[in-house]
Amino acid sequence: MVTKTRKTNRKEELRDLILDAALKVFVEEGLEHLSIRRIAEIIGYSPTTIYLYFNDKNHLLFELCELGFLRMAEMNNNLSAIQNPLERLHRMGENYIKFGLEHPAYYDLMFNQAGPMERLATMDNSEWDSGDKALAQLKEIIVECIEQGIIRKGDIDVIAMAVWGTVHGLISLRVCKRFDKLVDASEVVQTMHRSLEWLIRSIYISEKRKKQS
Amino acid sequence: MVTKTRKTNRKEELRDLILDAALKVFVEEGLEHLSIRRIAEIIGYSPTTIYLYFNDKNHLLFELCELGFLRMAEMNNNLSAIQNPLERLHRMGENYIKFGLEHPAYYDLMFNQAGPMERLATMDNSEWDSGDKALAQLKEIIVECIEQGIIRKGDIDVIAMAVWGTVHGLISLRVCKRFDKLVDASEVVQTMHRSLEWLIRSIYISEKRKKQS
DNA sequence: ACAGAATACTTAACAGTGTTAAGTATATTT
DNA sequence: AAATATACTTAACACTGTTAAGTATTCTGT
Repeated sequence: MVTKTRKTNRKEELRDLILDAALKVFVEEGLEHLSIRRIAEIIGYSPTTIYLYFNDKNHLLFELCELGFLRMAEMNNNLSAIQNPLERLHRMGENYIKFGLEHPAYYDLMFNQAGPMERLATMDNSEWDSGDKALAQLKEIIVECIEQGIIRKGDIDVIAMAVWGTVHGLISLRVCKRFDKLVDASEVVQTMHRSLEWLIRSIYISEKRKKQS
Repeated sequence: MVTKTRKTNRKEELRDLILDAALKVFVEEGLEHLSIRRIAEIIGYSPTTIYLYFNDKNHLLFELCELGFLRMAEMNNNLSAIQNPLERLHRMGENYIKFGLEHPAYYDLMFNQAGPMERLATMDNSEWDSGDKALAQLKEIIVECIEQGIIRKGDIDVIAMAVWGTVHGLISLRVCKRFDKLVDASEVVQTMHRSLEWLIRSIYISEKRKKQS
């Protein structure tokens, strides 16, 4: 029993070693340099060994995604302290943007690359747990905003998709370098933040407006 | 002179033949199957011939992008007829969504893939003409909305980025299959449209509200 | 008309990719 | 000690983008 546990641990250890090496490569050298052979070289094993721990490259990429979602979730630890749900929504968006800017490689993998989702599609049973959790948290805040009359009533799914869409769109365009030749490089980050702020202000129903209706 | 023109035409013809074949492959079989050798096979030339017409694959991808922007621009022919600039903005967003849903491969290439922008980065002089044009059109409409007091005053760049971000975010998440396991498949398209509608309604300043201030 | 040059294209190869079938030690179990 | 299971490797397949060198064919100038 002890032996088995040890063995399991060792297996897990190598698996983690692979993920660590993969992380290192795609963060430091970019996703295009993340190859099975490159990982193998770093950890000092043959390339085929990696296939003993992951079905294929997409499987590995998906697991990296999951790590990314963990890191992203950590960022939202600062949300519970914020009373006003719209402010909380704003902060959540800021966290999202911050994550995307600080970890562009992670972000690309989590939301742009096809690989991880192809893996998910083969696991035919499942839901997408990480995504589900993140979306649920967003919806919760939106519900609170509506209940408190801070934003206009509306379909939660619709509003959640719009809000997620906006912050994702901003970061995605940035990560995929679509702003580079269109927006002044020194201003693009600030403009992103102000765009989110603009959205939040646009959906806010002030006390004045409430009294009016 | 006539001879030279003929030759030029012929050269252009083969170039177009390459682009046509590339288009066919990446639309019908997906971007992951678009290889130089696959194109060569289709047009009946050797793979290296393609390098006589394009510097590298990114160059080819960029040219495909440009074709995509042409098609996208065509879609916006229906805008000039719309008087109300906010309605026009709404329609522009609808066109954008429609394009993304009808031509997901194009969209992926134009806004998600790294290749085309890497090509653009090497052409160190230039601006990104197609992107610039599209963004300018968007800004123009937003300016009109502000001038007519239909939406709140604000920095044009900020608002344009937010609006573009939103519609891009929606389509990008769809094209990259991030909605697949999160949103009911039969409702996702409708929800996208309603999300855009929600944004437009949120930024609209009604006559009532205007009178108040 | 003929030598030389430009044009348009091909062959063969390099270095890289994901992936798999088969083989090899080592350690564990019987 | 023999059989088995574990953990890993070797070698290969079928791809990828890309380039240097070679080959016909056509055009140009004398």
